[in-house]
This record gives sequence, C-alpha cells and structure tokens, in this order.
Amino acid sequence: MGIVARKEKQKQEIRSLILEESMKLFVEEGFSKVSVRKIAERIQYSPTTLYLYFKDKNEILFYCCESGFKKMLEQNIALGLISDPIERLHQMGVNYLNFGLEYPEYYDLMFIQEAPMSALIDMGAGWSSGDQALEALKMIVQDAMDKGLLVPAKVETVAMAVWSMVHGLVSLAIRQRLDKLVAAEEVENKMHESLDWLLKTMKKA
Amino acid sequence: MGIVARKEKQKQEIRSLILEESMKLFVEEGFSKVSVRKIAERIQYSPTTLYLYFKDKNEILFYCCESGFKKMLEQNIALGLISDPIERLHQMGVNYLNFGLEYPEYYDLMFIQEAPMSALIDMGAGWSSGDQALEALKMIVQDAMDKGLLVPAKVETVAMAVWSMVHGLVSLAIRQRLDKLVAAEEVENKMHESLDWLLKTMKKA
DNA sequence: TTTGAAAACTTAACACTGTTAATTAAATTT
DNA sequence: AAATTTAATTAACAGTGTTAAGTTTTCAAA
Repeated sequence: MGIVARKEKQKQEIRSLILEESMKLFVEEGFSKVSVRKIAERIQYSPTTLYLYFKDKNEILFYCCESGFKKMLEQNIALGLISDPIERLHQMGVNYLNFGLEYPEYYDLMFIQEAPMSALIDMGAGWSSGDQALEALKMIVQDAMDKGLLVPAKVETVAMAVWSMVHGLVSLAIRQRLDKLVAAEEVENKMHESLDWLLKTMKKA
Repeated sequence: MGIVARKEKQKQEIRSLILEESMKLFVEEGFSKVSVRKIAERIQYSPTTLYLYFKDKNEILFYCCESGFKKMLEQNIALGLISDPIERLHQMGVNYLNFGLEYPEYYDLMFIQEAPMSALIDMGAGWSSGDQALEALKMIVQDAMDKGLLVPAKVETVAMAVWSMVHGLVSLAIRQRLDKLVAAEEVENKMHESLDWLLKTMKKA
C-alpha cells in the first residue's frame, strides 16, 4: 500500500521536524527555558499536537540526546587513523572536551540532565549511541593494556576513571565551577592541561 | 538598642527556618519538585513572605549550598590527623564520594545545578566554604609535591584533575550514567576502585 | 493613651508551565 | 455520498515563580 507508506513517511517527517526545531531551541535558549508551547509555535502547530508524536516533554529530550551522540561520534571518525592507543585515547579525550565546550546544551542533555535518563529507563530502550561510545573507550584501554602501554589494571576501572575525569572537567566548566579554581579565560587551557597530565601520568614509565 | 537587636534576631530566626525547611524538602522530594508554595506551607507563612527574606528562589538554593559545604567540611575534620599527604588526599577523595552518595540532593545543589551558581555571580559574593575546600585540596597537593611524593607538575593542574575525577564519578553516579558501564549494584565499589587507581597511578614510583 | 508611621505579612493577580479531555476538521474507506 | 478513521485544535486544569496592592501588627513619639 503506497498510501499507508506515504502517511507513515509524513508522520516521520513531522517527528523529525519537532526534534530538529526543539534541539535548535535548546541550543539557542538553554534547555530549561524551552517550553512545549515555544516548540509548537516554531513549527506552527498547536502545543497539544506534540503529544500525538511524543509521550511527553522528556521523550523529546531523550530523542535529542541520540542526535547529540551522533554528532559526537562523527567527531571521532578520524580517530581510527591513530595507531598508538595512548595517542588515540588522548585525542578522544580532546574531542570530548571540545564537544562539551562547543555544544554545552547538547552535553547538558546527554550527561547532566536527569530527565532524559529516567525517560529512557521507563522505555527500557536506547542510549544506544551512548553505549557505543563507551564500548569504544573500553576497547582502546584494553588495546593499550595489551600492548603494555599501561600499568595492568581492570579495564572497567580505568575506563571509568578516564570518562569520569573528562566528564568532570566538562560539567564543572559548563556549570562555571572551574572559575573558582582558575581565571575564567584560562579554564579551557587548564582543562586540556589536566587531561594531558592524566595521560602522561597513566602511561607506563 | 536591645529592642532592635531582638528584632534582628527574630528576623534571622525566620531566615534560618526557611533555609532549614527548604533543605529538608530538597532532600525529601528532590530539588526540582520543591516549590515556593510548598516551602511556605511547611513554615506556615504565605508564599510571598519568603520574598521578604530572599530575593528569589535561587537565592534560597544558594544559601542551602553553604550549609552543604559546612556538612562536607565537618566530614573532613579528622583528615588533619593523617600525616602522609597521599593518604590524606585519598581519604579526602573517599569522603567526597561518600558525601555525594549519601546526600545526593545536597551535592546536586552544590555542584550540578546551574541556578545557585548564577545567583552567586549576580551577588558577587560567596561560595566561601566551597573556596575553602578547594584551597585545602590545593594545599595537600602542594604538600605532596614538596615531599617528592608526586611527579612535579603545576599544582592547579593536578588539583583540577583530581577534583574533576571525583566530581565526575559522583555526578555520573547520581545521574545514573555509570549504570551504563557497570551493574547498578557495583557502582559504588567501582567508584572507589577508580579513585584508588588514580592515586596509585599518580604516586611517584 | 491615643496617633501615626514603619515593619511584617497576606490576598489577588499575572504570565507562565506541562498535560488531559472534549471537540472540530481532514482524509480515507465503504 | 455517507460513514469511519485519523489528525489537529480549543478549552481547561492544576501547578509554577513573582509582583503590586492591601491589611494587620508593632512600636515610638505626642
């Protein structure tokens, strides 16, 4: 049935439209200041129409997360070219910091906000791109360990430490807490210095 | 003037009452679900009365932060007894993790939420107890470096790295992101393992 | 002790928020 | 062309932070 297929396609288009325009608004005005009514006005539909396509506001946020992860993965494509695992890990960290600083609103949604995660738990679904990124991290650590470039330890432990550190840097920066440790203009530099320090430190002597 | 002093004291008492009861509510119901009206009902005043004592809701949150820091500092009193700087740093990290896991609502306010920090910036004031805690951290790192227990590096860089790491662990845990890396029951253990790993790693060979 | 001003508090209201139920309009099938 | 299903809207509810205006209480001077 071509007709039912077309209808399905139209439906998907509106879904995408909602997500696109929502994300634009999140980036423009900041997550907490975007209301269902604002999104609706942007796409020229009534506010309640959104509820025909998404369960609630949280579900919209959740699907925006997914698009954030895709953006993040794109940045990491060139990573495969680096052969030294430590150098690859380092560059992955650099990408992570840059992503967080360049798209703070995305980052907020993906890693800081409570809402999307509990929406996800209700659904039993996804974060699939997020899981993918974590798998990549574990694999690099494993690789580095196999090649004797790191002091032996549990892969999970090291991956968790590295992720926590870059996440800590980005989330403290986004929430302006790092200003309390160094001058605001220097925050970005110092973040990279801290990352450098970690990788130098964990590298087997 | 004894009379004006008494009035001032009464005013302070109501201020404290508001803060106490607000914090109780934050812990009970979670930060985002507490409204001005709920706080007001608890203390048996009209909602608008709160605005006679605080500029807005954010200012209430901000002052709750301060009490959070005091709680945190209390936990760290026993720290002075430990003479080995690395051991002291380690225990400080352990305390940090425990605080975050035991009082997630406090932690949320102090380090994750956006609101209190921007309130603070408007005021030009405080986070005084927070600054104190960071100073303590820097001093320990400095001490460890002086005693040749760490590979030489900028104190700020190392302090930032350590703080970011423990903050990263706690904030990812609170927001249930670590469940994506290890099973939920094991999160707390694994967090401590990651911290142990960091300190072992950064210790000079 | 009564008057008048200052302080403390409340009521009413505004402009928002997310969300649901009932209703209308459009598209498709019979 | 009529009936039915689908899509979108209007109206409304219960809640939010906050302000302006009005009321009650407190306290010092007359």
